[in-house]
Amino acid sequence: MATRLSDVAARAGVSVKTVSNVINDYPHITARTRAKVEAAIAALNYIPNVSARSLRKGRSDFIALAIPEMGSPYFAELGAEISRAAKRRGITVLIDQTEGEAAAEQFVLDGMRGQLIDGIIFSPLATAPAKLTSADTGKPLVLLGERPAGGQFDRIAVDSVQASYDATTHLVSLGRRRIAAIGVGGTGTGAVRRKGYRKALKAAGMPHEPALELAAAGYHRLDGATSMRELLALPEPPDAVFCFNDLLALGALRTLADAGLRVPEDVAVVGFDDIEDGRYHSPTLTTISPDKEWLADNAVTLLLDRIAGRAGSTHRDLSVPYRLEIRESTGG
Amino acid sequence: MATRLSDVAARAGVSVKTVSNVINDYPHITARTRAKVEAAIAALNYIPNVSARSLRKGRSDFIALAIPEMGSPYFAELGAEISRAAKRRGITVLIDQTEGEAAAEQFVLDGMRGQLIDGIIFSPLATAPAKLTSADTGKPLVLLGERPAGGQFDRIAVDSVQASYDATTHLVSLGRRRIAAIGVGGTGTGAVRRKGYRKALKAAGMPHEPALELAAAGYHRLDGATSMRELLALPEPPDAVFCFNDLLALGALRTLADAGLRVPEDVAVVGFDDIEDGRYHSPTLTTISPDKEWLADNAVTLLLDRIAGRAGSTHRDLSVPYRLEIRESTGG
DNA sequence: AGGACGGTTTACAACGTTTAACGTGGATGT
DNA sequence: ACATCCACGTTAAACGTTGTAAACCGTCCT
Repeated sequence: MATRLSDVAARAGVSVKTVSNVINDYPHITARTRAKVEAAIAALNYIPNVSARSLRKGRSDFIALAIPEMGSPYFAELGAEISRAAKRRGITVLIDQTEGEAAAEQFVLDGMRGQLIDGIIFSPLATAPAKLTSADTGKPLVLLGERPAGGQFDRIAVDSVQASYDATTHLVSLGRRRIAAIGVGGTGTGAVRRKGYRKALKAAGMPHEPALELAAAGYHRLDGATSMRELLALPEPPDAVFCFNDLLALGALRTLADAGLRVPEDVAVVGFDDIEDGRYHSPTLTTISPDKEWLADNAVTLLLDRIAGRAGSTHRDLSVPYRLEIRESTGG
Repeated sequence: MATRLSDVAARAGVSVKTVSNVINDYPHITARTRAKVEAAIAALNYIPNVSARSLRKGRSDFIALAIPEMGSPYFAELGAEISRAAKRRGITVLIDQTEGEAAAEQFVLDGMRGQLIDGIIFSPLATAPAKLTSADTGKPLVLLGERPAGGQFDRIAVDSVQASYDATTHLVSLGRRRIAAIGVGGTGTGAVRRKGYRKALKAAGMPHEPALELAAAGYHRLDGATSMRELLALPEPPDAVFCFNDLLALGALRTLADAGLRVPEDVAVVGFDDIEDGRYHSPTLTTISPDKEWLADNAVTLLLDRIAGRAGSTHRDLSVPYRLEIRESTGG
């Protein structure tokens, strides 16, 4: 059914090896031969068999992207960018949803899809990168996100401390005095962004109040809405909220709207990620906007370099450019 | 580096084939042998090589999902559901972004990833399904969306005519008299939903006005915002809008907010898809809510049936259950 | 005791590709 | 006339797995 290399060879009147040479851009081939072969390839609609090729070469030109959930806009947008960046280089991306479960993350790493995958871009949620050993995978790995790579892997992330500092300082500069934070946690994103948040408060001579620092079960709209309700129930509710991602912020905005409070007059809100929803919400959402295209492009480049062995032995740690996008939710 | 079947066989003291038999649940194996082999597999952390297996079997347990863009919430959510449904059956999903370009769609179909893919779930945008021949792929294909399958393929979609009829009728029942539509088009979704829209108007004894039927370049927020501005510029602006998807609706809501109009008092808005954003927007968005989990599950089942040859020669056409979710944007 | 039988295991080839090692005939340059 | 390079061809051997068919082994039957 499917046409093979030998079919092409027969039609072009050359050997199998020559066809293979043409396909793999072997340098010493006459234009005439190449033309014949290419004509045969086109006529027969030949497409190389990926399985056979990767079995033989040990390379597949497939990479994996492991993210918590593709239904979440930030990861969906990131996944789209990474797919695009990879396609530009002739690479196919396989997306794995880990649902933030340690087992699923481990499965992806262990399995590596049965040698099919050349490498992986991994956004860990449950697994601490420090616990990863390169022996776990045997294949190149690029880490995304706040958790430190421990010098074992390449990593690429926004400088969350600085970005959170910027976001909080922006609220301070608006004259806000009770600035809450939603999404605080002990590890990973929740810890790093809290650090920047507290640093900014301290720089402004303001104490950080435990009551104003709320953890979130997840980083979804629902969690943001719930946390915001808790904040509004306080004796002294905040006049500003820094949410550690946009979904939390959108949830918080929802609660504020339900409560009949005005944004930004009564409460100013800042998010993090700059997902498209925030740009169209009423009010539009002030947020930290990382350059996702840059991130995607560099993540893919980093990984491919390592796959090709072009990268040295030292592991790189890249910082994603970002901007504070001031919009309506802080009076932009 | 990677452990192979022969390594496991050596350690277990059996032949390679026996190990293969254990892995593939070949029935005639003594408990003792099976135990030995399984111990060896566990000890060596053996994972089958996907390339070799699929080269030999002609099956890979990979399916492709081709969608216009995964950054779009509806497709992101759908992709997430389909991934989940496939994983439950031990199948891996490979997602292809076609960006709505005919070339990219054709590439996915033609290529089928070089025989790696067992079948494809395809949401066409540029390619008319009628133009597809099964010879194009040689592999099973399940179509998603409004465009008719021409009896050549399995297809699964919401009954868009009926759903649009319901949505429009809901607006009529609120007493609205100038009901606009955004997203109208000559083919596919834009045509089918217009049909239901017009049918509802007719049933209510209302004429359809060309000025109130707006096309949209894409189905994104930006297009919705632009179209809404056009509608507001009319001598007699509408008092209700049916947007052919939620993104258009969210864009329209943005324009209405900018114009200082109240929703639903001045203008009522209905969307289509029930993406999560709409549930948290202010106001929350009334919309047609298809059962995405049902859709995903059945799409995967349909495809796997055909791959396994379990499906008959007649092609099935499934209708996705949906509900009209009445929320704030129509005064819910 | 010899043979048939059924369940269990194994040897071997094949899937389509690339790589390696060599070979060959022609064109080119001296 | 001879070495050199080029552009291919030939053949064989992998890559890791599974299908086919045949070999093995103990048991039961006659």
